[in-house]
Amino acid sequence: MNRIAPTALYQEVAERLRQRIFAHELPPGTWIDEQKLAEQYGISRTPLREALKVLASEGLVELKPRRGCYVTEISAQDIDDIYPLMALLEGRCASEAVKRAKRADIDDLKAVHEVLERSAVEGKIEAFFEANQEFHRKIQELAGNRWLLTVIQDLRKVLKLSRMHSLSIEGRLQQSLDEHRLIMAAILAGNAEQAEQAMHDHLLSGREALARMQDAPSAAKAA
Amino acid sequence: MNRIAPTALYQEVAERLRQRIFAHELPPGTWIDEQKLAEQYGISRTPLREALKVLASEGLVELKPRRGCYVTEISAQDIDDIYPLMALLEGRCASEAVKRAKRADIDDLKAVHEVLERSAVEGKIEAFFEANQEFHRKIQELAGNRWLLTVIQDLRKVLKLSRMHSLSIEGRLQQSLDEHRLIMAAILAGNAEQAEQAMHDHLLSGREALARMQDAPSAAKAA
DNA sequence: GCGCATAATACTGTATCCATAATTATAGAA
DNA sequence: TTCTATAATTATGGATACAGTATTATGCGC
Repeated sequence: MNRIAPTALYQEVAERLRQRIFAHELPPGTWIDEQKLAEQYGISRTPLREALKVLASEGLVELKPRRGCYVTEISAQDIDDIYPLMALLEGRCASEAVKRAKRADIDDLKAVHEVLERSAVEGKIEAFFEANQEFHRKIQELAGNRWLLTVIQDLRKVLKLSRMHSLSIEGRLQQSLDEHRLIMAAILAGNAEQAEQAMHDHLLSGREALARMQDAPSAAKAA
Repeated sequence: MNRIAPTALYQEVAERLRQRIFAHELPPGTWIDEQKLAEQYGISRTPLREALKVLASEGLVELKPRRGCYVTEISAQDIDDIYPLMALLEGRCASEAVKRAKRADIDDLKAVHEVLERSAVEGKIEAFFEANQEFHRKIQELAGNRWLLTVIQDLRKVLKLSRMHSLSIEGRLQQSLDEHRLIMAAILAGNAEQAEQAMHDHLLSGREALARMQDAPSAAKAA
């Protein structure tokens, strides 16, 4: 293979495995066969095992001594633990973002928000999903706190273990858009406290939509 | 060696390295010589390398491709980023702890707080330090949120890279005690909001003490 | 026929070996 | 004398080989 990136092999393998786990090609609970995977990727077990160590400390897999490696099974309790935490953290991001954002930053954010609006009108769910992620990511970056960013991203990875996505619920997309409007309005108004509250509620609202979905799991789809 | 624990070798090695890093026996910036360390521990490089991967994703070391492994150098910016985040998270812990604590839990906590009081009176800094950690840990456990706990512990590890400990500042111990009294009082009163605020302020106060220490680094000591 | 014990198989964990890339030292030229 | 280029040494990254343990299957005994 033509290696361009200076990244180590174990990192590439880790990333490929992450994608497969997120895509539920390797569903939670799956035993990871080192030999088979190494063969499949055309590499030895050494870098693969190193990759698994990394994924383990990210919480994506569990390494049971002498018993192998299994994709982490996330529980309803974990979801209940993580969402309020994310609400707290992303709320803080929104607050900090308002305090630190320059004019150009807000313009950028507004542009992303408008993509969101348009995608909603045109019913482009995939585009809405993308813009949604971009919106949150931009706010997190604007907060300018490297560690806050890291923590949120780590937790987001764990959430991805669940194939539940609230946007696939009927009506949730419109609700999400409404909430985004509130966040955007608070940011435009330069009201940090209001932005924090709106973002916080937005996350919890997503959690509630998820809960409703679990009761009536009609439209449970992977992203 | 007589292996009793079912833990893998790489885990033991990771833990030993963590301790050495926290103790600043391996100061930030140090290059980690894999061969020498493996020889020193009487093991091969393989489990050592796996341990380093784990430490890297904890942020304790940095793995530069083809350039080796170095103990992470934490910046003043990192400290400034992490402390407010810890304040937010531990504040939430205090709030949740108040909401969930049973009578017996509060009694336990009170006992630890009294050790704190006594250690302060008797000037036993080490004991104070221990009780302090125990106090915070207990509150974090009472919050009953596995992921909140994980995040806090991960960030705490990174903070340990710095040898700065605010308790070693003249007067900070008494100030810390005062703040703990406020927290304890709020918990005893069952006032979650007040406990959250007190814990939050307590953490930020620690950060400020640290800042003062950096200006006049007279008593900078490892724990 | 069922349960337990023993043996065989297979996978995890560790060590050794090899190749490649980076760094340093030395030599030559300006 | 200094700077550059090349060669040698050293360390990292990856592969392969080996040992130990866990699991499973088979056989024997009850």
